[in-house]
Amino acid sequence: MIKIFDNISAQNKAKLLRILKAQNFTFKKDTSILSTVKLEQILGIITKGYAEIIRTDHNGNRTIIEELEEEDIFGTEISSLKNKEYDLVTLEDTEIIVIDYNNILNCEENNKSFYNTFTKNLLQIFTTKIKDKNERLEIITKKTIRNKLLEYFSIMSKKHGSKYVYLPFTFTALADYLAIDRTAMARELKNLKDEGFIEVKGKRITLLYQDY
Amino acid sequence: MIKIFDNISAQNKAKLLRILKAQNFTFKKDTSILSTVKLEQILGIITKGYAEIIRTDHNGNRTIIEELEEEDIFGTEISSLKNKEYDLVTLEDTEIIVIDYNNILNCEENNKSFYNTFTKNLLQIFTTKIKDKNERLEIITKKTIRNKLLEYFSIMSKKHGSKYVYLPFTFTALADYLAIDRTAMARELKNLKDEGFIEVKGKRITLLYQDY
DNA sequence: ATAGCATTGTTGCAATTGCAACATTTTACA
DNA sequence: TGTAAAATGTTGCAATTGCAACAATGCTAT
Repeated sequence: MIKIFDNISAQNKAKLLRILKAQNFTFKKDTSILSTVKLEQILGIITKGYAEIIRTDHNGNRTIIEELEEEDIFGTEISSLKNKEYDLVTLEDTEIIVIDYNNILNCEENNKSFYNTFTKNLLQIFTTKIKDKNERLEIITKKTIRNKLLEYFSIMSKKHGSKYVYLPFTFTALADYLAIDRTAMARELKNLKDEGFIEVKGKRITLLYQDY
Repeated sequence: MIKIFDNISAQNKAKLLRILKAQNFTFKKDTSILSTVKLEQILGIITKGYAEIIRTDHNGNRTIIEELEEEDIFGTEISSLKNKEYDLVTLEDTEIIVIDYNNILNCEENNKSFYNTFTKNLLQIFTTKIKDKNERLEIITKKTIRNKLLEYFSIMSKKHGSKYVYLPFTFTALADYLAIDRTAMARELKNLKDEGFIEVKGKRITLLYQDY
């Protein structure tokens, strides 16, 4: 997976950040970033540490929306952050860079090759984001829990060309991803097992029908 | 809304397309484009005419996924097209440009300002796509039809700062967008009306609660 | 090693939803 | 303008789902 500063030297990275008038922030562990950084069309980059975009609904249930590691990006234009339900919190001491989005789009330094590399990296990251969201929409728009699960398994198994699907997260998180109730999902998984469609062993699901 | 060739002169546009080794295709009205253009990481641009991305499910139900006008873009990396259920069909005589996606990312003509403008336009279009998809996910992940409708109305009314929401498409299309059954939606809209939350007159919905 | 917390599994039940079937209204266009 | 197609409205019913409540298991940090 491409990262935002790939193929840019440390020296050019420094120049780039100067040109884009990037601002640095440091946050202690377990701090809400949004309370300090006032959002208005910005792009953020995690330079050190670890953070998460968290959603807390009106019942107090917390869900992880996105995990952000070093060189991962976030922003008003590409993440769900505007809504009050969302927050960006650090899980370790974390350093971030904040860039006004318009400085990226209106930057006149077209002749600088590192700037060009930067926008192309951004383009590729955005492309991946769009693909991921299309994929999730594809799954989530199925009408029944059974069909959501089967579509998810199908996509995952095709991706790896295997009848084995390894869950990249917990079953609880899978229910969140599919936007369905966890216990209702567990029930449907049991049905699929009983009917011989799948086999589940820990986080490994085996597809017993041909679809990969 | 920004278009892909904005701020690029006709002359530079021609140069750009030569550099990117763009290919031209012409299609008669009501033609499937995917049968001619073999997909493998391409970006497509509609230069003349009108086309739609259509999904036909196994029951034969057809849904409009995206409408594509002049200067609109589509592609393997940004549209749902890989799946067999999807097709791209022309509704008029239509001309398109097809560019290998890698030619955009690996293009060495960094010094050409029109190339730079092109990638920035692309960046902005992608940004909008990501925002739209985040927005739809935000709505669609609500658990009940009522909450999906209210979230949709809330977002729309905040966008325009008004208690009036004008549906930009039919109610049938709204049900598709929300990924719910049309008649179940009609039932819930009636409930919302009866309970005094909204007023519906044609495609204009009036929010009778404070939320904008 | 273990206390405490997160994850997983299960089930009953009420509420929500999809679907079928149909009537009515609106729209598009020949 | 007339007509076919599309959109909208309605309702019964069965199936699906969310939710609450709980037990059991797994994981992690001190």
